[in-house]
Amino acid sequence: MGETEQRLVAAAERLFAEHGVGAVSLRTVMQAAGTNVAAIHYHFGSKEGLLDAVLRSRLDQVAAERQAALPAVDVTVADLAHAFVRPVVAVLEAGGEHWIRLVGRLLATGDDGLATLSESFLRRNAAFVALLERLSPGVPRRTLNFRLTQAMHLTLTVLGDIDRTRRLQASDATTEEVVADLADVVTSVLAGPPTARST
Amino acid sequence: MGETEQRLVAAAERLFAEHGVGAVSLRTVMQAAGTNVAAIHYHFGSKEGLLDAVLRSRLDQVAAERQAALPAVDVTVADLAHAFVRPVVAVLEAGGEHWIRLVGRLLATGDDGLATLSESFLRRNAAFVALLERLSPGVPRRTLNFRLTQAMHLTLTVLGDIDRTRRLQASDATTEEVVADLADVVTSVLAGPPTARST
DNA sequence: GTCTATATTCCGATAGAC
DNA sequence: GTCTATCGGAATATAGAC
Repeated sequence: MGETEQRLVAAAERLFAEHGVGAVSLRTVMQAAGTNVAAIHYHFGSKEGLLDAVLRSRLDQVAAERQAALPAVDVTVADLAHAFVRPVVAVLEAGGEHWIRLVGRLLATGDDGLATLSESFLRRNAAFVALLERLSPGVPRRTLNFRLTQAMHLTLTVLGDIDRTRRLQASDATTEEVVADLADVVTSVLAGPPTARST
Repeated sequence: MGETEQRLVAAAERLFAEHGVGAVSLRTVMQAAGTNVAAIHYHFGSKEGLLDAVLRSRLDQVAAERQAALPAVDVTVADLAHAFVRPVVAVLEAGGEHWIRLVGRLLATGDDGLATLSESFLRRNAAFVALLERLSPGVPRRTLNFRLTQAMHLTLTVLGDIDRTRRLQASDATTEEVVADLADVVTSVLAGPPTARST
């Protein structure tokens, strides 16, 4: 990938994440990348092609992280929750906050490029559901899918904009503290309510 | 409020919720409402004015429901979770699904009209945090704020598009079943992870 | 108060020089 | 591969008749 393409993808990643895909014009992207409109069409064909390139740019990274985290999972729900959150944190630490925010945004709004996303994400969910199922005897598959979906949504939303999370918390928590809170909440969601556990 | 204004607000509520504020043009709204572009500018001044009118249209209803639900809360976390979810369900049953979806969308993306929203929502949060604090000795205020914020976000996202939730669940669950799953997850989030509870 | 018509700006996409 | 210039269309917003 040429240097111009990289600059365009980086600028689009940030702008799409901050303002939404529909609200960002190609002219804004090209200005931020220091090129012109024609370059975008030459390299990516269209606005949707640019979005696909942005999404694809870190999918491999996420897949590798998830693959590395999954085999270590064995016993408790907390372990499963950490294996679920940790790869996303790794992407965050690799400078992927804008990408996470964008993916979370697309997932929340159900707008565009969802076919590209589900291609790599939902396959991982199957593995997680299988592990979660062994830890949750008697809980319907429907409920487990629900819990995992909400956990994923939560993780992307929180890690995609940590400053916003801090603002909503009304705190000056460190990133590690926010991640700890997030891991706790994901653990809670995956484990189910306390009444069901004490039965 | 005249009949034309009501039709415009209803059409905008549905379209903004389904496609996002930025992706819906005033022309689309006026066509759905059976009027013309000028009427929107006459009644609401601008696109943002229309959005404000849409948000304000059900805020009173939500406030009344929350007010009615709060005093009944006393003991368990599950009770608190139900008091948290029930008013939103009431709005849903009153035909407010599109409104819920729109608010959840704005909250998730952090786009526009957040000042209008926080004005009525965040004040309620304070009352809930106070109740939650008594139920959670030793848990930092920051973590409680985090849990409540995520619970609210979850509730709006799920109830704002139940069909989408069903699709993500890969199930044909009834609305009551989805609400039950949601109440369980909210209870889990507010209660915190099981490890902290067994300490 | 509601309409038609229009002013103005900006969008995505393309053509063609270099 | 990267630029300038421009096309066709759609957006918000306004003007003015009724």
